[in-house]
Amino acid sequence: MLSKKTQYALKALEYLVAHYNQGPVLISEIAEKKHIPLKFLENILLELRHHDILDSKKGKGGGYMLRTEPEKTSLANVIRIVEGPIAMLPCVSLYFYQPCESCDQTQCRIHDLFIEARDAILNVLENKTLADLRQTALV
Amino acid sequence: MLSKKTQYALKALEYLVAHYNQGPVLISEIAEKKHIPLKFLENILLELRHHDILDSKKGKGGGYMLRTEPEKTSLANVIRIVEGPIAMLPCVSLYFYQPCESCDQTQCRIHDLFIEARDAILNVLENKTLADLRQTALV
DNA sequence: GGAGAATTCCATTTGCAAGTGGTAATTACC
DNA sequence: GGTAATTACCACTTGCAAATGGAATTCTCC
Repeated sequence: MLSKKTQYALKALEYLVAHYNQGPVLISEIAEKKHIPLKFLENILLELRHHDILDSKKGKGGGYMLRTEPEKTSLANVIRIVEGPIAMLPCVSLYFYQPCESCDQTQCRIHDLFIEARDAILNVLENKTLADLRQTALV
Repeated sequence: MLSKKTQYALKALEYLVAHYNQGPVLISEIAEKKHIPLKFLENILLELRHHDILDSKKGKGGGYMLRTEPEKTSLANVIRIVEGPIAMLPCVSLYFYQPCESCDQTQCRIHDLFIEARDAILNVLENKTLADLRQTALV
């Protein structure tokens, strides 16, 4: 499972996508609408800003907004920032690789299996962007 | 990422598969060969026994062994026992489903996306068994 | 330039996964 | 039936994710 932190990040981003190009959105508004603990959400949004996913403005009329068009940011990218590895094992992670002490990767079947699983996941998450979080208008 | 507990469980099972039908294997032997903290491994193997994946024998000559043929146990099954949900979000889990407070599932795009991711993962993990952990003999 | 509104930053608490220690129960063997 | 070997069980400690509290900083508007 994704951590709570990542789940909150995705929900917050969904909200910001829905309000894209409508000016800054208050943290408190996102927290209330998406049922996210306010102070925890502060930390998450700040981290996303430091990684150039979000932009913010202080003071009256301030708040958070997407830094670029929703199409530009993949879900895989967001998850790597907030969660860390997407792979299920450290030894098959592309961006957070750590070798196994107890096995020889050239022979390890666990390794092979979880590379397969990783690629199946990435095939979805690398090809979806924040734009895919936008709800279709009701008819 | 899978928890350490699950990673250890998979390694231990790999070892037990390699020694299938060769009598009980000591916890201490698995712990040493696979670099797993001994006492932690005890708990994990016990849990797998309670869920009928493993069998054990106490006293001299005792140890742990697979309860059934490796082909009978899917990796998805093992992970659900030790880790819990395989899905990345509670609201798309098949066995550990929990509804979202903050969204209407019939409209939520996050929901749809992570169902897709879940199915991609399950397509791998449901179709692999402990037998797939067995190393091919070197030539 | 002062007041209020918002993010930012830092420090602390809480809760659960990870890991440890010690003792009880069971079995095999002499 | 006694001893050694092994799993089973229970309670505790540690470390990190999750959540909270409060003060500092920045910005807008009058």
